[in-house]
Amino acid sequence: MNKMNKYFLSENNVPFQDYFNFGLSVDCVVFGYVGEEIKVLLVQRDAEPFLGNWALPGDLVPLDEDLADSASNVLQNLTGLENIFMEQFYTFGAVDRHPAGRVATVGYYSLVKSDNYHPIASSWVKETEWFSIKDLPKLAFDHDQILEKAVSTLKSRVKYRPVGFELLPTKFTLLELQALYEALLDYKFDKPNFRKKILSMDLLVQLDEVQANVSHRPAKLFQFDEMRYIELRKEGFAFDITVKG
Amino acid sequence: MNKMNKYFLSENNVPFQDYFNFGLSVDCVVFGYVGEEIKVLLVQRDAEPFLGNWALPGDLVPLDEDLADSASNVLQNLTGLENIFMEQFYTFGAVDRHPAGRVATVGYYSLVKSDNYHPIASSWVKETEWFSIKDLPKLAFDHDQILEKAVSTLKSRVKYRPVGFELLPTKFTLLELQALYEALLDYKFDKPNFRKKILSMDLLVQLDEVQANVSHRPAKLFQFDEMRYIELRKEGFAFDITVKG
DNA sequence: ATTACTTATAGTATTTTTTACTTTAAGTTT
DNA sequence: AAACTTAAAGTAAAAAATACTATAAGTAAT
Repeated sequence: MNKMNKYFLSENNVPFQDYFNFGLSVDCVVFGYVGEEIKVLLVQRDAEPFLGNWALPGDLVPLDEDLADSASNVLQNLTGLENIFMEQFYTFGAVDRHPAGRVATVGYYSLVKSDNYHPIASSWVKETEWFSIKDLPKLAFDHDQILEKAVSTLKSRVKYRPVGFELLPTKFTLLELQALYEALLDYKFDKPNFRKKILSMDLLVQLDEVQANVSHRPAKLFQFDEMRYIELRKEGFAFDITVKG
Repeated sequence: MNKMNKYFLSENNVPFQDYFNFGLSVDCVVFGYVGEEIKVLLVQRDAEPFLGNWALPGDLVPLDEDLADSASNVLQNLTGLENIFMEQFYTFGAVDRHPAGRVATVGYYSLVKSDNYHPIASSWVKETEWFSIKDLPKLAFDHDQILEKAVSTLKSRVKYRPVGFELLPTKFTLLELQALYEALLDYKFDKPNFRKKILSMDLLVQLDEVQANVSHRPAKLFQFDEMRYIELRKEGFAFDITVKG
């Protein structure tokens, strides 16, 4: 690190190097949707500090790794999945948030389809488990706070971006979509009107397939059309499923 | 920092201390509104690197200072203002973004009322100046990218939160408010309809005062009612001035 | 097979909101 | 007092959201 000191000096008589003792970490909030409930993937720590406690999957960022790369690397190490929707939501930097030193952590969240997701416990993780966001254990570090922020971010973003589809299987029925949005927004929709609203957006492709193994009239299956969404956005379309207070 | 090493070891044979050589900085994007244009406050650097270049006001975070405190401290040092709306928007962590070492930076933005704002150049700043966001110089570091993200964040948040009022003087006319939103959203509103929409939200208090020194019928002055907004939010009210594509 | 039952899906009518536009009011300047 | 400028209120048409009804298409039991 001999490129330090070449440039500027601190104004407070603090030696320049003293500013370079931060640790930087990423914490990933992985959301899933199972059994009509929004779930989050937690890991049980097999290392100090907070040994045995549940925590968000996260780790320190190596000095030579980009932040965004680090987030997907951590997630991949823990889940084996690549190329999934992943977004930064907030950075936490309280002085005493980490017992091993001054560590600022950058929060990322991702939405995964439960039909092709299988978590794998990595080296310092004892176990992984999906928890309903309505029934969470006490978490290590300030992860309660981080998770809470992730949930509120998700709940507000989901109104203005079609991210909800990321949580469903590739093929889904309109009622499944409705149930997901009802879980996300904590609001009951009218079935025919929800159908109309979604279909009028012209974001779904109707498949030549229907539900299987149901003891009633099977519903048609749909698929989200990402390309169509990108096209519509260029034309000024704004996804919106805001609900009245 | 002898509380390090007490706990866990890296999994990649990287010594634990090597994770603790990050610098952390904050960069502030201060928005103002002058002459019907959205402006941003930039500072001219009087230190290496990028000596003489325009940059966002920002600085390294001391190891014993909370992140959020640091943001307002930097802003206060540069502007003399306290207690203004300030919000984190994104963290930038590319490996080579800073020539003096590995520095991740957390972006904050604030909206200031031009009628009571007077920037003061601090120690390592040669000059400060308001630039229209439509006519910006090339900035130091990756500050172009940070500023661009701040602008897009502002433009999207302004639709769903009544933050626009922060940019206006305490007392303003409805046409001034309209002009501000037109600048922010790049959209022309119909005057009577904009009035109706805003007034129907019940967020403004009409004062017993009118415009002074205008050569036409003076408009009534209004004031944003923060308390009323907090109350309405509890009842489920959602601020929204989305415009059609 | 026929009937009962369940859920999907289409349709309709009412209400509310948005939009586009017109009119009137209230001040200043000549 | 007349002309001018902008504020502010009003109105009618169009569009969207909402609440509700009816029909269709399947499964399961009789």
